[in-house]
Amino acid sequence: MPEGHTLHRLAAQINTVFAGHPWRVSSPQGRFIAGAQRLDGQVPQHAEAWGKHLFVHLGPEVWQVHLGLYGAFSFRGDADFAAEATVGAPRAAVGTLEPRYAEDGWLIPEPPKGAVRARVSARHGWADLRGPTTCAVLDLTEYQAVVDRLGPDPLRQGISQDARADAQLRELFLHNLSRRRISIAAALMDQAVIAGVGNIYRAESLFLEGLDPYTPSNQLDPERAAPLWDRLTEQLRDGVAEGRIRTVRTGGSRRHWVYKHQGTACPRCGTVIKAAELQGRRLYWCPGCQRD
DNA sequence: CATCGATGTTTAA
DNA sequence: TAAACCTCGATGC
Repeated sequence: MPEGHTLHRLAAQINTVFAGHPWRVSSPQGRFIAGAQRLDGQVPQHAEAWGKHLFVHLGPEVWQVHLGLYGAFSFRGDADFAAEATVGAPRAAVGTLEPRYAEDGWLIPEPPKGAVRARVSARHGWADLRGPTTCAVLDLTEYQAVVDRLGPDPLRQGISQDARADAQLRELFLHNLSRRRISIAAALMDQAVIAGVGNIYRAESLFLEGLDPYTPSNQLDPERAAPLWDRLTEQLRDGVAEGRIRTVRTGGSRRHWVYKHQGTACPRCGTVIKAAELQGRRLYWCPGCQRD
């Protein structure tokens, strides 16, 4: 699930469902006990995503979550909660249940299943967090330090309603590329170059832009790099809207152009799609279409 | 029931 | 470059 689109979606969902009211926080699994105690009973004011990080602000404290490779939130609640929590596409799955309420009017949650690192509860429902790489309570200095290490996030365009600020993000991306000698494929996975891109968006954006993944980042013509930023922006926004990554948008059942399609013919030029290991991750590309 | 792999990152060597 | 970490579903025997 988790490239940048997942986290931005999650931030929106948490804002809708939890922001502005005191919540209850626990760690059924037991590995976030101290943090949960600090967050419990506080009012989550605002959730935001920055690349693949989720931050929930509660006054001077910030809850930081990074889902890593397979971390996930699951939401469950009564009909009110489901109606509220269904942000955007219907598949923002909110499980519903036969509701039972405590004397204080709060929904009685189901017992946690499996390893639930953190459970956050509102009156009408709750969210369970499993398998995150990071689940921590930060102060504002620590929060700033995390954010400072991240490159521009295409999904943070449009936040300030300032077209010049958005243009600066793209310029920063071009600047970051110009200063790396690694391949463009490696650069896209470096969260200091651009934040929020993962293995699927890397493969799919380079394919659609016809870029050879092994081109050195600092040799990529800005005339080619700027459309790459725009392509990633479009793809990430589609992912937020739809709740899943689907870069092939021509109706059929195929979801990706090259990701996990190694050994089959490229739908565009017929060349056999390749896969190779690059810095511990699998890289997928079409040697026929991606030549510059 | 055991093993493997996954849309990720950090640390050690 | 490799291993470690975190969890769960798919696959294989």
